[in-house]
Amino acid sequence: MMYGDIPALDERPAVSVDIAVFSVRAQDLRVLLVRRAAPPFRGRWALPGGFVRAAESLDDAARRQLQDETDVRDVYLEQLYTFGGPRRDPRGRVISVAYFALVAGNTPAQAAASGDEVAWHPVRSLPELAFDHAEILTYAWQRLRYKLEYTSVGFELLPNEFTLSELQSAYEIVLGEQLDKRNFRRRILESGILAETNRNRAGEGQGRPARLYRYKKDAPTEVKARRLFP
Amino acid sequence: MMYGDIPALDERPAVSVDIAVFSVRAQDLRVLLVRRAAPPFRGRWALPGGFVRAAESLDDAARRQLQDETDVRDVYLEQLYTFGGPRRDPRGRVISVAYFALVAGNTPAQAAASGDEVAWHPVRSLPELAFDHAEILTYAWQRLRYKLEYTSVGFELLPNEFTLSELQSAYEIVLGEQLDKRNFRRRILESGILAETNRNRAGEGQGRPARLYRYKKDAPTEVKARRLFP
DNA sequence: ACAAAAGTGTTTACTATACACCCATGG
DNA sequence: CCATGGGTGTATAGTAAACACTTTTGT
Repeated sequence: MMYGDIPALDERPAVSVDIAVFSVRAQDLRVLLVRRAAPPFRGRWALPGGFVRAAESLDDAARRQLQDETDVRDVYLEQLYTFGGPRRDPRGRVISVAYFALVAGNTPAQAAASGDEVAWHPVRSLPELAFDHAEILTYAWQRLRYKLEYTSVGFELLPNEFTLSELQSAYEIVLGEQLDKRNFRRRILESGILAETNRNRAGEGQGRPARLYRYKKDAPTEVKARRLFP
Repeated sequence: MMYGDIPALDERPAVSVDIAVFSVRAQDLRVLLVRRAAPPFRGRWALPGGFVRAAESLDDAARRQLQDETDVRDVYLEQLYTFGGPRRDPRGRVISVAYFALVAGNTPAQAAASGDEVAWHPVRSLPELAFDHAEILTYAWQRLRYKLEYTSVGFELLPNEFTLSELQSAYEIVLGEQLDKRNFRRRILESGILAETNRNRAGEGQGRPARLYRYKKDAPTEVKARRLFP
């Protein structure tokens, strides 16, 4: 940033954050939405989010908005992309820094401060969304599939302790594809990012109880990628 | 973005774009910098950039700033990350949307509108930079290495027509690593993203003239990544 | 004819994939 | 004892990596 002085107040855009929070629940990949109580787009579903305050960082703003609006906290949060088209908000110029977040499937969400309606919607069948949030969500979902394949963020979709079958199921739901049980287990275990606990979980119904594992936090979050190109 | 009305003018941050333009020249990976003529950080080198205007998109702002300040145009441009720490600019709250750009090694850069000093600096030996631009550049450089390995953006570092040796050399310079000539050529050609011309280029010195190739624009820019994880 | 860079295949090691049965528990 | 989900190994195919010599041109 080089020239000209800092712009006059009336030439400055407003800056917001919007967060796409994903979670696997009820055998489905879902995203957290809030129904707008105020115009514009009153009554439509939207991503949780809001304006950035003068003294807070963008990450802090995202966490604060998420907690205030949906009572969701302790999420895995990652900046996604900044949407800045000049006409994306009818109230005026609003630049939105979009975030991408993952929470475990057992995380509850509820209307917080505002008392507004909050719900987990299946990403494969969404209502019409406010603003350009459909575009943001498409981008976020693509990023999720992508990151699942070359990093270990997938663990953020599960509680602290989980069985390998639960992990495999989460992967299958997000990727929309069946995986081979033996290959899946071998690769996950060989990667060395899981620690075996000495406890088992008895399943809901019948069957042999499954060993519980946890994710090693100190493990590298990004698998060393072999070169794909050239 | 859900609650509260759009913020009052005096609570809005300024929004800028900053661009890290890379290019391979003189057997070195270089980045385009501008020496600041005005405070803050007068005299220090900085990434080209500036404030976003009321009616332009972020991408448009980046292209405009690049052209105005350095007379560089027709670049490959991609949004990188948004830096929004509350104290990153001593003049007040400035949120910067950083961009990452690539140009061919023969692209000249010169002071444009402002008449300010502009130069290509080797990324492996940089002066102290203004603001948090060192951090932005570190991030951009990492992204460049990364994208070079799983997409075909590398061609943006070369002129329209190039020899396979020039291409290989660009890759080696960015990745900082020698590549095997036969494997390199085989993989690039098998990927089908190059079109052979029927012309050759006689080298500077001696040696057999090399066949010229061009990049097929309609080719997929992203190589289908095999799954890395799990 | 020689220096300098371009161009070209094959062998070997590794990694990914496909695939079927026994085990532990609860009812 | 049977139904349910948990857990395990091997053979084959495909991909990546290592490696050295011949060809074309300018001087």
